[in-house]
Amino acid sequence: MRNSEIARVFSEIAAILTVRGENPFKVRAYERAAEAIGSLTEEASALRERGELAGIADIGASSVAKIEELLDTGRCALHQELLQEFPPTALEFFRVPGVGPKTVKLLLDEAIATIEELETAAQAGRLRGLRGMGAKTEQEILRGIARMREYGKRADLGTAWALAQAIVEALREGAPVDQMEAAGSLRRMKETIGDVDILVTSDRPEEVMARFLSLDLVGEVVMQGPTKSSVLTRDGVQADLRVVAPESFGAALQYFTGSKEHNVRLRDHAVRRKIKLNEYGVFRVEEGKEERLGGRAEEEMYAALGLPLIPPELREDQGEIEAAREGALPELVEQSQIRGDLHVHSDWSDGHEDIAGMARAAKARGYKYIGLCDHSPSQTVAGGLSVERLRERKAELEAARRAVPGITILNGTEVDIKRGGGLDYPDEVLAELDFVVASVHSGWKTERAAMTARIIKAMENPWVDCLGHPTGRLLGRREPYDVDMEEVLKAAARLGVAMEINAYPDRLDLKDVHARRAKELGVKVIISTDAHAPEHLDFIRFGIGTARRGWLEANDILNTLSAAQLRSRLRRARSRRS
DNA sequence: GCCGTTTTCGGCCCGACTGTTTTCAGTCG
Repeated sequence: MRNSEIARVFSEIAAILTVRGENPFKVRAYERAAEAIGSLTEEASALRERGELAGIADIGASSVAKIEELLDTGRCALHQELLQEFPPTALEFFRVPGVGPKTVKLLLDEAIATIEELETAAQAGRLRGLRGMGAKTEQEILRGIARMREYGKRADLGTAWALAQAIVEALREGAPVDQMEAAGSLRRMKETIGDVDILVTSDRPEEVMARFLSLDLVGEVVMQGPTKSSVLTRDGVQADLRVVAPESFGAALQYFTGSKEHNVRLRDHAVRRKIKLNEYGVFRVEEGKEERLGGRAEEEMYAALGLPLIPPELREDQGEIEAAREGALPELVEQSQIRGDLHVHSDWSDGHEDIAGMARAAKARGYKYIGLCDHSPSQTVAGGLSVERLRERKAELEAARRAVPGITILNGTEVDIKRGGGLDYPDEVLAELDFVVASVHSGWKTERAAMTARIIKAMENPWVDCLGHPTGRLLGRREPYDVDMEEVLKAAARLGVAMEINAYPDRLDLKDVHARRAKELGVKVIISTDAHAPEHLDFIRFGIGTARRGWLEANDILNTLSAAQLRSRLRRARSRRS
């Protein structure tokens, strides 16, 4: 049984226990266990074999027993027992905004067990007689169901980023704002974003609120108050605006950046030191009296606990607070350290710009090199280059080198990994190239062992420098293919093949936890945009975000090297494999 | 159910907004 399935069982246990009215801390323990399992970088079965399950934070003896039960039998007795008394269809209720455990209990007592039954009951006005429910709540539930169906999916990072930029720019121009910053999962650069959270300070908050609610991009006002308003934008993403006092801006930024898990852990840490943190500031609590220690800047929140500022991308309760305490936080890679983009397409395959145009765009961004990686012949729909066309491209590439001085253009390819693990160009052709990314673009449904073997076989080829978008996922559209990433990463370490973090916002693949595991295993990473047009080069920020979420530093990433260092590094790795 | 820089027992983050109330419960982040 896979980690995601185990995590789902724990989440469902937690959900049903809340409805039952169990001890909320016990419920929270199950939720935390689910989160811990879901964010493991290795399969639970492997950890179990090494006897390491018990060492995981938030997994106690009871959870270890349940995980082992699930691994052995595929079922968990408690989970099965709870499902006996709780219709599985009712788990969907939790996805309706505004419906929480108390409401779910109420509905089940009325023998309402599916979303459809809930909708029918609300439409018929049969909910308003229930305790605590009126006509407005009924309408709220109907709107929640509609919203869940229409906007149920989270926005990708690229969409959310653009939306936040638009809001920030509009408020900067048309409202009396002082400080302003996007917080939430966007600031943490999570791969998908539930809602965009903007914080501002202003001496005229009501004007800022009014301006926000009247923005063109607002589709529907969800709620409005003097300090907080929520809207649904026309593209279906929720955006929240909060106005806070200047002396609390840092506290609010810390609070609303999250994650919830990070903040819970941080507060726990604070309570032990008689310190209180909230969105207004940080306080020392002595004998019932509170002394304000700060809150204007985010650094003050951490400093009051004796900690350095923890970068937002690390705030996931994955050991960052302990690392901060020990002075062991990584020096995360920054965009300014990236010296080149090693996976860009030109109009020779499915790109929209010629070679010189891509080179100029890269140079304008301060890069020292680009890797021109057009597709190989199998990608007929993407204009994959035959061997002859690939060699013809070389002439235009040479011309571009002369036309755009000051940037090294690497003659590369994104070569297909074929079904059996062979490559789409013969070795002697690959040997002519400066840089080779190998990617899977076919046979998504290949079963796990075969897919793993296929990819590792391709990596054993002496000319392959990097594995492109290693799991092939397209966020919201295509699941990652079934591959044993742990085995792939171990092979990469053995063979000296780099792993790509594809910065395209619907890929972000390697994802954060796999990037972190790569680092642990000594595997080098290359952050690339897979640009098909000059403006796509700016996607690099999302790849950087993912790398930072994976705790990566500049020396974990090959495209922080100079062109000369990169070439010698690639040469050494190639000779190791041949 | 989990955990330990006061602990193996006794805690576990907390404030804003909404709706249904007439002082508060539920939900959310």
